[in-house]
Amino acid sequence: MAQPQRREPARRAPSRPKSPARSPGAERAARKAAPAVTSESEDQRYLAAYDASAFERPSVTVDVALLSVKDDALVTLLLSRTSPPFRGRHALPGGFLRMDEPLEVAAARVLHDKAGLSDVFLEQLYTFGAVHRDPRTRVVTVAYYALVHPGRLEAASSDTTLARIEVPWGGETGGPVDCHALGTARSGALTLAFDHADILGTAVKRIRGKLDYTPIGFQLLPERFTLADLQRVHETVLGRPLNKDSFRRRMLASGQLEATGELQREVDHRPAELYRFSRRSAV
Amino acid sequence: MAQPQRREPARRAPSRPKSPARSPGAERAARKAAPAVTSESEDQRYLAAYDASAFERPSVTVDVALLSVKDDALVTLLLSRTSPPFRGRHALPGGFLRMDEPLEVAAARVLHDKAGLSDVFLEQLYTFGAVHRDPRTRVVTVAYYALVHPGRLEAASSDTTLARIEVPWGGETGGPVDCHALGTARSGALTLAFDHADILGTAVKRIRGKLDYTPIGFQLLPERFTLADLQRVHETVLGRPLNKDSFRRRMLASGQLEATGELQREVDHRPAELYRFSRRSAV
DNA sequence: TGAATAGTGTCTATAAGACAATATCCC
DNA sequence: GGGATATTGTCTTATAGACACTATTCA
Repeated sequence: MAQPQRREPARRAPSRPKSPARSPGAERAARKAAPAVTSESEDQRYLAAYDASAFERPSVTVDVALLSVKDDALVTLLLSRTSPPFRGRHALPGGFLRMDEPLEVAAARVLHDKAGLSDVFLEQLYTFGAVHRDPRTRVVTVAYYALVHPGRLEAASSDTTLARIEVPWGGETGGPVDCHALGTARSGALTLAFDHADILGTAVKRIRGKLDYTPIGFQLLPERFTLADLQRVHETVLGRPLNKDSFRRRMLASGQLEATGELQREVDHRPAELYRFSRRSAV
Repeated sequence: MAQPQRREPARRAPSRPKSPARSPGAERAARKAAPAVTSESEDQRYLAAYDASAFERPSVTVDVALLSVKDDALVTLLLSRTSPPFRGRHALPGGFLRMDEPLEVAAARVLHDKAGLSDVFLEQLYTFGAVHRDPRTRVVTVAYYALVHPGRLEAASSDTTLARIEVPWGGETGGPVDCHALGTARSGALTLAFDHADILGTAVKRIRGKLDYTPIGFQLLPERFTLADLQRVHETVLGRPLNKDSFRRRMLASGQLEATGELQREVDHRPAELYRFSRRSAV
């Protein structure tokens, strides 16, 4: 990849005050430090001489689109912003990338600190870097998506909001989604801060795509579940009904389900067998 | 996503000198500027008062894994590094993200400036952010992959190297790949700079996955091609032979191919019909 | 016994793999 | 004509959708 010495001129930000960008002179000085001959210790010497601050840099954050399925609806977890910009609007949990932590660790930290959730399935989604997605300064955000089963949401921080996700597009077309605060009846759609409606849309699109060929659904269910539970989760995520017979066959044939021998309880009809996902999915 | 005012302490980098990070005092001062009441102009005022430099930031770069298929081999385009670190090693074309350009534009620019290629299929791949992936300072890179048909590689800058990609894993397992300089006979594998072997591996994995459900193959072929050409490309990318009959049927049934009526020329056997990809792939 | 859902069996349509037969070009 | 690959057609097998039928629980 590209490295600082590749004489890319530091970009003067169009407006921000007190940016760390240096003058072209300082830039040249930083470059000059590069020795002309290769040797074992060259990297060491170069490293010491290198001035990491010679170039203007965007801020880097991570944002987490946490998805779950509750009462046959896709839901996500939002925080209400307490300061500008977009004060009062809802936003995904997110935070700055620290200089000494890997991206995925930052995503897990944010989920822990802002939502009170740990040990959650987490995967990188997409990186959003539109120039003005944050009105203050250039911010590139590495978005992650996370999946939890709804039971775990009870333990989430009290200052979070659960919102139902409404997907206004079919299949995997893509685009932003609409969110409605859960509980508060028929209320209008929430306007999310920044490009977070796009991030959520990208997350929905991604998980829809993955559902077909990965056993991702079990992240949205408790440890034991029935085939009907699993099908309902798939249908909720995909936003369309599935054929019961072939769904059963496909799932059982996938080799990723394990019958527990136990039966459902407390239902007013014939109880279904409980299944569990088996980890040996190394096909 | 996360914004600067979210009181995340600026991380003191373990070692880099002259970082733009401020003291906790400066940080507090930047925060203090946030007004306490919401109003229409609040964002404006906050914006003016906000000091974007109050937090230490990683560098952000883009790297492009350019893939092509030449003589039934997967190839990529590399540049030889002229300065440390990893001086003399080969690396993907890459460069800094400028403060005023979107990520994808940066990727296209890098491809244009460093490889001399324009109008290339380009898609975001993954963001790599291991803490020490660059020995000098924290660098987060947003990797893109690009596809071109080999004819266009002739026009690439003369200081680039074409390398054959050898995939040491099957299917879509993933992991780094090996590269061998093209032309230079049976030479040993190139050791790539940074984590670029991983980036290439991720690109191969991605395109293998996409090949099944997207008409991505045509990016690797000239405008007109035979079904046999297309199959060879698929086989090269996937690293395994495909059934000819069902490949033909699938491709023709996909509705994304358009017969041109023209026939192959200059072949010492029955000429095949030439096809073209049709843009109307809005299934 | 009836309501309700679970689970099985069968039939059909569609897609994939195998293979044979024929077509068309260059030498 | 012979070599080589293209293209079509048929047969077989696997998978998906549809639907009928039986099973089991609770009220």
